Amino acid sequence: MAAHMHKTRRTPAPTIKTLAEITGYSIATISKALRDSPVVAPVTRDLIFKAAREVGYQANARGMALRTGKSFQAAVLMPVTAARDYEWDGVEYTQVLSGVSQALEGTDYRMSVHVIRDAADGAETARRIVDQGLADGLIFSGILADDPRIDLLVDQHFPFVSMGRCRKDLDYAHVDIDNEWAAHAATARLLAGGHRRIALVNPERRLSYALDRLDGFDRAFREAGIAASTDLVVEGDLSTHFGRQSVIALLQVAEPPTAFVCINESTTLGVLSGLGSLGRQVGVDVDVIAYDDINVSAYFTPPITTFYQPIEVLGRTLGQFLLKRMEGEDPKALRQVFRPTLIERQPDNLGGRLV
Amino acid sequence: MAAHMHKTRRTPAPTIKTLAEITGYSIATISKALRDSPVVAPVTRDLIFKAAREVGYQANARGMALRTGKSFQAAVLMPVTAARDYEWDGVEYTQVLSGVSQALEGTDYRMSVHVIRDAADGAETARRIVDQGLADGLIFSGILADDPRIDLLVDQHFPFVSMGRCRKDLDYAHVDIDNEWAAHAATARLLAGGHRRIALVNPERRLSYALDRLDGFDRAFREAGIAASTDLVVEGDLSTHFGRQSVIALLQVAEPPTAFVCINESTTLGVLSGLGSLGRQVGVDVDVIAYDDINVSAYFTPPITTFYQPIEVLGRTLGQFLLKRMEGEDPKALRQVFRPTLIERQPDNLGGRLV
DNA sequence: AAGAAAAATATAAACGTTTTTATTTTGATA
DNA sequence: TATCAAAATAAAAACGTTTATATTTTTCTT
Repeated sequence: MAAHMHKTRRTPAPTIKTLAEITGYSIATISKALRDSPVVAPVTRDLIFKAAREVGYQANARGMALRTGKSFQAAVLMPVTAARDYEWDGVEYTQVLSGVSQALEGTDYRMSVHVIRDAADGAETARRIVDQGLADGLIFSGILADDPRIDLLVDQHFPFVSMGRCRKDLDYAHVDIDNEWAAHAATARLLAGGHRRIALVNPERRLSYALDRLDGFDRAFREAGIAASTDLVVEGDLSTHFGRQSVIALLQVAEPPTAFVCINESTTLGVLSGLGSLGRQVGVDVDVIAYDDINVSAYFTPPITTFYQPIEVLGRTLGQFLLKRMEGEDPKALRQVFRPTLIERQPDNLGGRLV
Repeated sequence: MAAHMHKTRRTPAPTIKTLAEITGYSIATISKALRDSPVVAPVTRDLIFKAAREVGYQANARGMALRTGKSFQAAVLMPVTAARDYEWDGVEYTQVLSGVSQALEGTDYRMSVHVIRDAADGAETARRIVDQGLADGLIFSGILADDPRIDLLVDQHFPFVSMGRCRKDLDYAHVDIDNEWAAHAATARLLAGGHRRIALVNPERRLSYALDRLDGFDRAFREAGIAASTDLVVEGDLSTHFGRQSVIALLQVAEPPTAFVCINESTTLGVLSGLGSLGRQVGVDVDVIAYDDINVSAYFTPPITTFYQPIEVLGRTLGQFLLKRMEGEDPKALRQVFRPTLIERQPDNLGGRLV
């Protein structure tokens, strides 16, 4: 590193004013030129761009923000369940953030993350973001069957995209997983494998997708003409601890389940742990089908059948949709429901003993 | 909800000017009063605060930002390894974000997250954050033995806190885990259990803490007067896939390891998966000691001995340190190295057969 | 009670943009 | 070549703060 290469370049960053001095045009013309306004002559536009490039001009986000009232922030509400003892939970959110961030790349928007502890906290945070103009758009998940955030944002015409759908008939941009379909497919597969007593490890019922999954579960039984084992549906947070406790409780009932349909990786790990400590072998004594969005099920011992949907893809779509929403696009056009792909790692008929 | 309760309150948010009109003071006095300047009389200060409370005044972040040149953003660099197929990796980062966010709560700072794909990307992003003033402070991890980000930020006097220490003797705020100690303790425990051929599943060597762990590993052997099994040290990314492949490769060498020291949960899961598919039983054929920061090891089958340090605590400390750094506190005072706690879930002597 | 010092408040400028309005320049028409 | 419309550019105001400087009011001294 040569001596002349002074590290602390204390030259203040060039502004629109700098460009005005260099080129001789007024700051108004500079501004318009940089924003590609048609009123400025092509020749001068090029001149100004050249100068901007030469001095390395970068629009000052704060100046723009103040003048336009925009924040150039895309906010994401990240749920962190206040589970006891720092439970492994919500880990898939890094993938969501990664996806959103990818979509935002190359735009003027930055991603700000707001950690929320529960639904009420989420609603309050959403309100603050809107009221204080902390962001120009919002992404959130953990959608309730009746979600106050959606009501608020639709009402205020604030751009947002939700990961999940509420049960109200409103127009809003969203991305979701076809949980009804997935739960149906998992249950139907187990029924076809000969299982009759099937447990559903489900999220709390106020969450919209808990209902979706219940619907799919019920439909599979109905279509098979078999009474649904609704007494084997358990509901709770999505922690590993919950998965483990559920198994231990469920295997104590009079007619215990021979199969489990699980909701996510962390709960599945708990279920497997519970089975292991009770001495039950997956694929021999009991079958487990999981839903997975971070590709971890392949590493469970033994590997289990999974519905897999990389959540980063959802994250990317969320980001793309939000950008469009912030540009005023009609939310009706911004909806996508993904169907996870089935990865069969077990026969799910107790090693052939059931069928 | 009554009809008079108009939802879209289109009253523009109150500004300092609004308060000036209400109270009759000038905007300068308002500003100073709100900032608790001593030059304004206590009586008027109270008057102004009362008015502010009444109209629900909230300082406009954009105005402040422009005037002060601050962004009120605390940036966090979140690594997302571009691992094949959306591998389960870096999941603990939600906990870090949660911790940082907790520390920031109640302050004027928001947390912005910048996803980085690799070390070079991280350095470039750091540079951009400094040059464009995208944030007032920076938090990052994945520290290299010689990390250009630390060099840059120290040089530019930009406030930051690193999660991890580089190998240069510089003054900077940091939080770290005592990896040398943990690796030493794990290795010593296995040696005491009778193991002689011990594998170390380690991160890439350019990462600072990979060296720390190697140091601890070597020291344990040296103190025991035994030749270190350095041929059993493998290095790679921290993915589950890597853990699995490592085991499969290591068990094929002439004198295979009887024990494994693992670096994180995701790699550990891969190691267990590899052992399982080779028919080796943990606690019987082989012992595994892991490091864990999201409390998941308890759910592995069988549960394994772990060094546990909830990473959310580190996150919180990172945030607290950054706040102090941004207020100009001396970085020398802002250092903390955590020692994880040992959770013994196995005897780690092959079920007693070794000792 | 006058004067000076101290305290309290006000005025004005500035941060870097965008946008409305005004002015100048160019080109076309007669 | 004078007139006018259109095109190009400039001037000025505004966004909501903070802060340097100026002014007014109060308090203290004598």
